Amino acid sequence: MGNNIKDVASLAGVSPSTVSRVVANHPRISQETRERVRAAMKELDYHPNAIARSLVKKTSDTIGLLIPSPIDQFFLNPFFTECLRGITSVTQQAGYDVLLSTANFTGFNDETRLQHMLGSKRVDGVILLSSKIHDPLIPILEENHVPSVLIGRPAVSSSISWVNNDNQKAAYDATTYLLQQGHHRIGFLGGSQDLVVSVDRLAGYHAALRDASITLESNLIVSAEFLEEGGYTGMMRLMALAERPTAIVASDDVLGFGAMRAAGELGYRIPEDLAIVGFNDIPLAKMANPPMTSMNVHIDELGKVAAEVIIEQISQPSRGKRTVIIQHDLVIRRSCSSAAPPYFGSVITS
Amino acid sequence: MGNNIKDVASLAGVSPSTVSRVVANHPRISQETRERVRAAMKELDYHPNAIARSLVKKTSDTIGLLIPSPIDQFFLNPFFTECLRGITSVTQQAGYDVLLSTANFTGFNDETRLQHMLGSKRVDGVILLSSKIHDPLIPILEENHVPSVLIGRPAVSSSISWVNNDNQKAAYDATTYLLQQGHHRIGFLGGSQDLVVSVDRLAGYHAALRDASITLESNLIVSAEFLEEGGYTGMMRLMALAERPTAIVASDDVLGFGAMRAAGELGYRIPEDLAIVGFNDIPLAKMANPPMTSMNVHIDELGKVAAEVIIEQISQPSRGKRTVIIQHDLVIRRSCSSAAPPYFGSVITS
DNA sequence: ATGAAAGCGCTAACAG
DNA sequence: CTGTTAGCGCTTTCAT
Repeated sequence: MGNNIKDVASLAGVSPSTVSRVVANHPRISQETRERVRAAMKELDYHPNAIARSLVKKTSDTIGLLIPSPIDQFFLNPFFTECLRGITSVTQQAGYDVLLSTANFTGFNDETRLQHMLGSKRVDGVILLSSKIHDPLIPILEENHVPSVLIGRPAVSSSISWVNNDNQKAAYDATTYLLQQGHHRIGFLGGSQDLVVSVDRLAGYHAALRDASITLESNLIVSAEFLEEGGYTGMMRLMALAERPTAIVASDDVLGFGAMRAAGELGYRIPEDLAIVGFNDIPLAKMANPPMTSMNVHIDELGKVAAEVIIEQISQPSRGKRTVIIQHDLVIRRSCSSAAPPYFGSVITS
Repeated sequence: MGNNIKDVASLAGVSPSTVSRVVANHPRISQETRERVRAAMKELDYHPNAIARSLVKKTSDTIGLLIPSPIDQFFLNPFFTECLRGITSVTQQAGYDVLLSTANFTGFNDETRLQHMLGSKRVDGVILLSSKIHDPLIPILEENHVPSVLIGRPAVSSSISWVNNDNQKAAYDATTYLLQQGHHRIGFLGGSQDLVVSVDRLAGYHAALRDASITLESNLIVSAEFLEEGGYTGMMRLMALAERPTAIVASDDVLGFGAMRAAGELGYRIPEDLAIVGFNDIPLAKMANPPMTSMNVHIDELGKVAAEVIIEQISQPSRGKRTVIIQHDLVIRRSCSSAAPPYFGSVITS
């Protein structure tokens, strides 16, 4: 185990550089030495020290993932897993590992964590998960011009690459679907308003109502964290209104689950008394009861493309920034219409 | 950005070693130099190169997580997220980052990935997720005596630390609960039988029936992967039996969801026609319809303790192996009894 | 309290 | 095709 390149070299009777070349599959190595070195490596159970290699090559074959704090809470939303699944499916093929930035001594904030990760040279590029309206991380990435990509979009124009959905359009489409079903009192369960994604989805909801000439009612809009509990309490508020909504756009499936629970406890039947559309189409959406209509934003695809973009940025730093919009489509299930096919639902592509 | 310790040293008018000492908070540094160096670091936006540091200190402040392949599939089960949540909640406090081993060139198997991770010296210790009956990874860890901990238990006696539930007892308890409810035809939806956890849970089911003097019937036992689809098809098989079961122990919540879907499609009502107990108590279990009774094995706690153990092993390598059993308790919800309290359920601690 | 120097394990010119 | 040499940026004796 504790063997280094020198040990291998002397056992094989060659110089360290030759061993290095064999490891790197350098072409101009005689077949014979190659085999001798390989044998020595095997005998000593030699594994190259990636740290030493990193120090000289200045690459780590590792992609950093900055998880917004509070980390704990982030993991609670399946969004994360789906995203990570997409990311790893690509990194795996491309030979990159993934480093989660979680180290967090005394009061380290996201900024410090990011700078720590960048400065430490342990990653070749960084994927940022979700953006805030006033996001201090983006300027840091811009200044350092490290390969980086944001899942989401910057609130203000920026030089970094990003991969996102057209969240405004998606919310517009979801709301419009409910309008077409005959609803005109539609509640909106939104995420916290310092996230760009929340603002975009709310804007789409607004636009759809406006285009349908329906007056906005601030009572019908509540914001909460992307957690089940938030959906539950938000929904309780909405249903306590003098004139309750007959349909809900939940800007996250988890919020939708909370809403369904609240509705159930209040004795409303779904979809007979109340229609619900969720957002993200996490795997659980189809397992809800009734299966939940949800805007599929293809989270895994967001992750995949983000990984592809970052790898491209790493290998071709000269290429400028890229911005990618991932398609969305509404998956109709029984939380909106008892006529919908069970479980898998039917899909409306925009 | 591209500054190193020398740049800081010359700006501050000191030697590199002094800068190093300031960074490391070495006590014997005069207040004045300390401040001068700090100012220089700030001015140059200096961040220590963790790679270089790692090379000499032979520690990385990083914990490796080996995800069993196929990686993609692993992420599909919320078990992973819960586990990761527990792990990061501890590593975060302790100042460790987490490296996911995903790099997977042409046909790399788990063994190669593990050896790669260990040999590369990029991690101070390794957490292994889930163990197989014939697990080739455990011997590797033993030979290399790298700090390591297994979430699960080794199939054969081993020198590595592990954190696990008493899965046999847990399945025994789950099955016994159903027996007490008056069921005597109880089906078992198991995971793939090359996983230790699956074997243990099946053994617990066996033992409970034996203790109740009920003859085992191999028809009533089906194995599938820990995916919703597996639960669905497995359940379809069980319900097609001449004499169908009246209750199901699903050795994973996701299997339970699939079972509920199958039951629903076949027109059975839960719990009136059929009782279901799941395993793991993932957050989703309570959101199912009806909310699903589930054996809470405290996955996040598994992750937390695993992280604590690995950190202990790293800081005190002399300490021998540790084995920890995490408690389990059954959360009764309406998939077993319409009298159960909604959503959060009631808890039976063993 | 601070500096000089050696070295962690590897790669990459540059020779030959 | 292979060896020699000089670092990568940091820590750590050993001096002073």
